[in-house]
Amino acid sequence: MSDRSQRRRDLTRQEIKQTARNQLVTGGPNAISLRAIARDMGITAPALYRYYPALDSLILELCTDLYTDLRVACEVVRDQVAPEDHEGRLLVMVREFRRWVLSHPAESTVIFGPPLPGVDQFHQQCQDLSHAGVQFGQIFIDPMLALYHQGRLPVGKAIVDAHDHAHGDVPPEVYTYFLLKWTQFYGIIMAEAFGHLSWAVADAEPLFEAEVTAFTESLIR
Amino acid sequence: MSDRSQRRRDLTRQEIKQTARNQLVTGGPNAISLRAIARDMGITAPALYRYYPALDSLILELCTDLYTDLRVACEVVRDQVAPEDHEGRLLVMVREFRRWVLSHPAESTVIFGPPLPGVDQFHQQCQDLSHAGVQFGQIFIDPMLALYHQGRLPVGKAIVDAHDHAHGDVPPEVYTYFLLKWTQFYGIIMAEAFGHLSWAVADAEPLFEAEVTAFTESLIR
DNA sequence: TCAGATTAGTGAACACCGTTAACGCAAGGA
DNA sequence: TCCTTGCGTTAACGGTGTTCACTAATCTGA
Repeated sequence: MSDRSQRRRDLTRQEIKQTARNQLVTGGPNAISLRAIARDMGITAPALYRYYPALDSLILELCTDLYTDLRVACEVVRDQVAPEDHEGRLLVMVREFRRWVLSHPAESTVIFGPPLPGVDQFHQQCQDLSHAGVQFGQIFIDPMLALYHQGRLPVGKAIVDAHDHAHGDVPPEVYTYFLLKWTQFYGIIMAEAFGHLSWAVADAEPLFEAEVTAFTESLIR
Repeated sequence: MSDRSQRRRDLTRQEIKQTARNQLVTGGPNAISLRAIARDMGITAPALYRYYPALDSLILELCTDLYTDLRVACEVVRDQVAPEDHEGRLLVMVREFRRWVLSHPAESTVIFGPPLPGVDQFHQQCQDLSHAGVQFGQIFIDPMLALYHQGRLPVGKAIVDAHDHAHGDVPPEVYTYFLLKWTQFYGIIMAEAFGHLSWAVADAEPLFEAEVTAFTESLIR
């Protein structure tokens, strides 16, 4: 295959994913359909099989894009804070995390919700740092690690070990602390995004800010 | 309609829901299909429309059943602990919560995951105590309230108010504390159940127990 | 007991869906 | 120039939710 046609091929794959994402945004995860994608692109459905072997693999690749988008969004706000202000960098990233999720409910459903068919494989391929999901976690681990080296992280006992996994060079007590905080923020953000707080409060932002405050106040100064 | 045929009708509705749940368990949320339900029941698909106006409303009613099942499971283990041991009652319920979710992944996806079509309405009908989701929350609020009256709950500022919602008689600072703890446990349990910790740890139970320990140690004794 | 109304269930049909197969066409390289 | 490769087509299979017209059974009330 020539270089020219290869580039054209990649461009079409990009367009397919973009069309799929538009349908994801407008109609939710169930609205992603090969036939609708083909319709929007002005071609027929079987033509898409020249680019993806099945719908699942399309969604799988879409997952990577979404994770990357979210990570880049967090990195953008992070880089507006002084590099030595690790606490401040963490805060703006966590807030951007919530903001992105709430403003991208459909995309969040795909990457943070229960494993859809095809997405379940996604989470099982996270054994190296190149994985988009792991990279997203990494941008939160980095400042935590810096705070740890400054003696500001109130780490507890090392309960889980990261040596066998992607983040091999992170001290186990830091990794444990990270995962605990991670699941807490995951919980309050996803509970709100998935509508599981609507019966309790009209606006979940004060709750989220309380969680953020609890984190900052737990830091050793 | 006579009493006899009404009972027969309810029985059929029950059978429909049970068949749907079997398919949910074996094939995941996407495997619930009217035609498959009808096939399993030995009837044709349009016959189901005599009992439910659409598939969505079937799933909606299934949600209530699942929430009730989970609540009953928690109440069972709760009632094996002395009534005055509110801390112990909370602990066994939280552990049972996780156990139930991990052993019922498909059902948990439906009631704790992102709103499926038809389920989104479910969470918007939670304005009274009779709602199954609210009742599930209530069994956790009760012992927390008891601990509060004993002066053992390390409540912070009252950030959210429950007066306008279902749990009207709960002090706002208790309600705030409950929601914060609730989202934390929701986070660590659902992150594990949805596979979002598989890249980090092989077994998430130590993390969960660390969260539980952090809760008990935060209680005033 | 018997006519009428209500109910459960059926089969056909419509409009979708993912996916496969066989085929045509146009461009690229030898 | 030939011919291989890749892109796109149409047709088809089996699946889905849902609606409609119709039948058969059952229940109701006089």
